[in-house]
Amino acid sequence: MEMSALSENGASGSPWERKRARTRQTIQRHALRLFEEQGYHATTVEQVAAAADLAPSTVFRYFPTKHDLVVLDDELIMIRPFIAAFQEQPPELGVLAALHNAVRTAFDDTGASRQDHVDMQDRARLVVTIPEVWAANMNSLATSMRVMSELFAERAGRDSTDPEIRGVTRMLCGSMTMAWLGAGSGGELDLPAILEETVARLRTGFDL
Amino acid sequence: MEMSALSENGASGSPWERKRARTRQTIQRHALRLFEEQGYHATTVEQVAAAADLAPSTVFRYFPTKHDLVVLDDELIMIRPFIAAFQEQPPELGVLAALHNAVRTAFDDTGASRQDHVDMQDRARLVVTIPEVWAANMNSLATSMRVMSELFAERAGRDSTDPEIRGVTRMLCGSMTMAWLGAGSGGELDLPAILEETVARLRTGFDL
DNA sequence: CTCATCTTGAGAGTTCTCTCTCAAGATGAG
DNA sequence: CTCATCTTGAGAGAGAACTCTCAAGATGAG
Repeated sequence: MEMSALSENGASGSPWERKRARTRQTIQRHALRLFEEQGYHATTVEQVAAAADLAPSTVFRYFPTKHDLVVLDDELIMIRPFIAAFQEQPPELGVLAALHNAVRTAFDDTGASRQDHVDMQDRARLVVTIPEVWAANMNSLATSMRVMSELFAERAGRDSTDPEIRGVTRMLCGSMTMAWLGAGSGGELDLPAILEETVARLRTGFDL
Repeated sequence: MEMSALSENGASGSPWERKRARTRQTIQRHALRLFEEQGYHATTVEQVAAAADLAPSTVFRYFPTKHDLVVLDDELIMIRPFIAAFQEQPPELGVLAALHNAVRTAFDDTGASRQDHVDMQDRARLVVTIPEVWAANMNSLATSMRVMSELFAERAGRDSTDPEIRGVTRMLCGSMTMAWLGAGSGGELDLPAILEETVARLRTGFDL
């Protein structure tokens, strides 16, 4: 029954696991495509099932709610590489200096799987075009902010409730969120570039 | 049939209109209370109707969808006073200086109706605790950002697509949005204070 | 090939949102 | 008081999300 306790992670497990993973992915891809084409509400789970050539009940087996078809599995997946890069910065660097470096490095690594990253980007992009889905990711956003506050606080040797710490976090996450939101309504989305500019502005401010 | 074309606005119209307005408000109040107490999904329209001592069909007559029970009627209602204050600033002031003044004045006026303002605040506060509702206000947020970009661009004599203009707008709106979001998960919400601090930081940046 | 295991399909059923209609009730105008 | 106008209740019903179950099908292990 437990022949493959060794290979637990996604890439390859028992044959059943892999089949499940593949099916799950297929369903989700079709769902996202349909949501994009027709809108979230206008798309029924039945349609998704039909597109994936499955029965509706099967879709519900994989995704308990329609909602889950589009929520990111891992709350912190968006910022995890960035967190790592930030923590690797030499401790003598200030928060904003470390931030600056982290941003540069976090977007250079080829990452674990490029395809996953692209998929994630696609989904992230879609998130913003579907209000219902965006809402679902608000929790994720709040979590990210908490994590980042603590990261900054630690480096600055302050409490994570420090007004200044909270301020930077708010403006940083806020700026990125608004950029992301803006990408939904037309514009193209160069998150790394905006991130870099935001960090720069956090240090110097504007002169307008 | 049209005896009172003179008094068109909300305060007092034909007796029927006033009754309608009152009923509408009653329903909405009960709905928001229940949503807050039990959560949005856990609350059925039937419960709302019962609380307001009305038939479900009547509730649907006033609010075509459950959703509408909580969406803000006016997209720009949150920032309208601020917009006015900003535009009234002398033209020789820079964007950030005008912003600074506008913020101070916009929150001093007693406003048209204090009660309305409080109601609005309550609803705004509730918005953030109900993801489904938050989503509904994303459009409003995008609109606000567009309006503000144009406001800033005009004063700066630049295009509203200018990177710097976009940058300030993002960081300003983003900061406020994150503050609002944060208020949902525990903290108290002193939006004016945070707004003032944000504007200050937009000029000076942080030194961390 | 055969068996044990896991996945799938089909369909009945529940709940909730939302629509529609019509008779009954409430209310202001004369 | 009476009438015209508007609001409400009750209920029937559609559509979709979601649950559950069991038989049938697919697949890897021996």
